[in-house]
Amino acid sequence: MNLNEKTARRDLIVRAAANVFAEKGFNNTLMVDIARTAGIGKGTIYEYFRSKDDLFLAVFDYFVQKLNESSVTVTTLALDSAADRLDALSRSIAAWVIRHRDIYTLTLEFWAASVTGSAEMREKLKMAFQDIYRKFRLLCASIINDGIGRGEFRAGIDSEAIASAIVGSWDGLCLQSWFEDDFDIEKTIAAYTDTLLRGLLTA
Amino acid sequence: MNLNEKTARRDLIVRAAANVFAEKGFNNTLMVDIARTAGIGKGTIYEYFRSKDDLFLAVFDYFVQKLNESSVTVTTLALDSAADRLDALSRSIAAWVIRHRDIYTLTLEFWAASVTGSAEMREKLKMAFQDIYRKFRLLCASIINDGIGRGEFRAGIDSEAIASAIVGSWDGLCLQSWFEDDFDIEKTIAAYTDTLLRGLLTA
DNA sequence: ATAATATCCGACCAGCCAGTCGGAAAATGA
DNA sequence: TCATTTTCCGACTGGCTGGTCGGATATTAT
Repeated sequence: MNLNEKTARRDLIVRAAANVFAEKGFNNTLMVDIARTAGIGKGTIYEYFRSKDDLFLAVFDYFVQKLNESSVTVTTLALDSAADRLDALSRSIAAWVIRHRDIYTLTLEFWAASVTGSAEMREKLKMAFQDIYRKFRLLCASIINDGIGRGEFRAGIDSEAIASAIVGSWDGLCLQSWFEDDFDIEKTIAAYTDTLLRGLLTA
Repeated sequence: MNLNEKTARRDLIVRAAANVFAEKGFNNTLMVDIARTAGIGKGTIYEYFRSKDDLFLAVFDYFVQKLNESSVTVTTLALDSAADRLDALSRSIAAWVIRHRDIYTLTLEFWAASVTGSAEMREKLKMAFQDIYRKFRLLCASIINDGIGRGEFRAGIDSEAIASAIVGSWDGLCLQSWFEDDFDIEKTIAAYTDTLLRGLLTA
């Protein structure tokens, strides 16, 4: 079995695990469930992963990788006005969330595990989430700062605070959409971004 | 043992359970941990609660009750301008979150359980969260609509979308503060509310 | 073709823990 | 004081499941 086959099999297990974890949660998932979903024997999983924790963290890495891949398209997007870029970013996030709606329930598991997982798990998840949030805040803040520099947005805006709130609203709206079946994330984010931008623009 | 004593003992157990669940999470919490924290025997818990699930739901009810008690102070607060009321509401939420920082990690457990708990648990938590979010959105939306009615805010604002985003940002900022140690929620919400209000006000 | 190696597998085991239960202890009543 | 009822408790158990291991199967090498 060459390296490609090995990697492919590993990926197969990770994807199967992602589905089962998303559906049942970490603690209610049996290793044998994952094996069955992947169409392999339970023992085989342990050829690729040390433990259930280890596999869960691999699923997390897979999730982070997906997230990073998608956001690239936006950061490289060069629109002229800061307002347009902020708007494009928001829309892109909304679209991503909707495209990955099923995987999204995993996030709840990751959040919970960052509080109540094993020491190693907490450590790793907490660091990773810090990175993710910092990165998105930085992205928003730099667009806002750029807007201020161009005289497009008011001076004296606390760009970091606004960036935090924007990123926070993404999480918060996803949560609400989880609880409310007919919740239109895209429409909501669009309307919200429009109003927030008015507050940012120079009068 | 009269009714008061009975209720007091039940509360003792619920509070102990809340602490242990918050620290260790539902699945890593042992009934004997809760008993020890409450200073009673494990068997005694089962005199007051049918099961671990049952106790967890009681903790959730306790949490919801605390939340409802606190928000009353704001809704009865009668300020003249809609902007001031929205600002006061945001500050009040920020203050509540900070005062209950320790209990807040419980929310992550409740969210997770609403996805991966037992059928009965999912049902109950999902309904309850729907109610909570609806209530807060309604509160925000009514203030915004009032502002529009008075000519204080621009006409044509999608008040429900803005309300969703405001409520969402509360959750999202709490999450970020969990991951980032030196995160100033109050300052962030204040700066954010200020900017958002500028976007709402008539030009 | 046959040996040697790599991969796969699932029956099994050991540890864990929610919930039980029978008796101790405390409260109540007579 | 003693009987009766209520409350408390923690040792025990039954079911569950992560991880192991030895043999089965597939692949590669000679």
